[in-house]
Amino acid sequence: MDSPPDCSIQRTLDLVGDRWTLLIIRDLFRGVRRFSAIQKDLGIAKNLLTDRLATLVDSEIVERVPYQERPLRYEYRLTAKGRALSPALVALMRWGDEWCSDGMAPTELVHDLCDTRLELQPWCTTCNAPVSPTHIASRPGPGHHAVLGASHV
Amino acid sequence: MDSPPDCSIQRTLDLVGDRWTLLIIRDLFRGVRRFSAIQKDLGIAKNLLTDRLATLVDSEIVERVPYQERPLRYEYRLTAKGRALSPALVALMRWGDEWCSDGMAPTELVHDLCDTRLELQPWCTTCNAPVSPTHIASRPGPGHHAVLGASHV
DNA sequence: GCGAGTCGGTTGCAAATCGAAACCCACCCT
DNA sequence: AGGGTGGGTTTCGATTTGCAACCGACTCGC
Repeated sequence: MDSPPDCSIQRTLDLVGDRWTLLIIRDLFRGVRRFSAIQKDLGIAKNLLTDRLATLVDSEIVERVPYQERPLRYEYRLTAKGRALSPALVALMRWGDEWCSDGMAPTELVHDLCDTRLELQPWCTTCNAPVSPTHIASRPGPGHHAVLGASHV
Repeated sequence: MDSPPDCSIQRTLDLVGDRWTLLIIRDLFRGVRRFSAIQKDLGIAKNLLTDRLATLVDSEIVERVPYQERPLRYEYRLTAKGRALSPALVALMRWGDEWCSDGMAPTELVHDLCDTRLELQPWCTTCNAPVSPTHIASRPGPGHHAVLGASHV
């Protein structure tokens, strides 16, 4: 009865849109990969962490790989699919820096060559140029089903 | 006793990181601005929508403006702070297009001048050039408190 | 001036989810 | 044998959710 939602944002949030999942993924990006390390870092309850990791493995965002045998122990690593969430995390982080920290960002992402704080820009690979918000349009894609009106802000 | 988290991603998710909030914001971007329209579009329970909109207004992501008097009725509009979430929503949408739709994106964002699908690139305003993931570094910002080890994927 | 409809909610309650703590088990170390 | 560690599972009370019913101000058709 449940069909997949007709909006990619919703599909994405169905996978990673709960209170903990994106924080877990952030930890994996930062190299915190073991069950107990993540659990301690986030303060998440163990049963929830078990559950979230299982669904992440299930949706192939994360894989569970042994880091030692005897005793057999596993750690969790981002797959390509998981690493592809990087721009989303960067965008959320930049927004928090800009709007939730009074100009006092706890950590900044910078361009290592010139030490400038990074912005995140929509980029047109054809024009090879950044695209301003006023030049963003939307159109039905190949998986389009229903028609929804669209409008600007 | 609760101090604000030391990570901008977490601060951001504290404001917009629940199952519904980003979907509400997406609707506002699309021009769906009235209580009943959002409620019907998302299928969210009315009490939750009331609650989410109130906290969004509270955190100044959204403002409540009258669109008619007699009877007095309000609609919800994104503030500058709310509109600044656009890159994050674009990033989440692009990820869903890429990884959750089998190449069948229901809707695509394109550059209106050349009709190319948009990518989201970290951009260096000093070099005026895109920054590849291998050239992203992080450093403590002005609001830095505690030291945490960082590492790569 | 009466009934029906619309909009933007509030209230009440059952069901699902969460959080904290206790427990578990295979293994290692000494 | 005893203690520690890693990665969990179980249990249970508290919180949050989803659904439906209700509400109040107002408009419209008649």
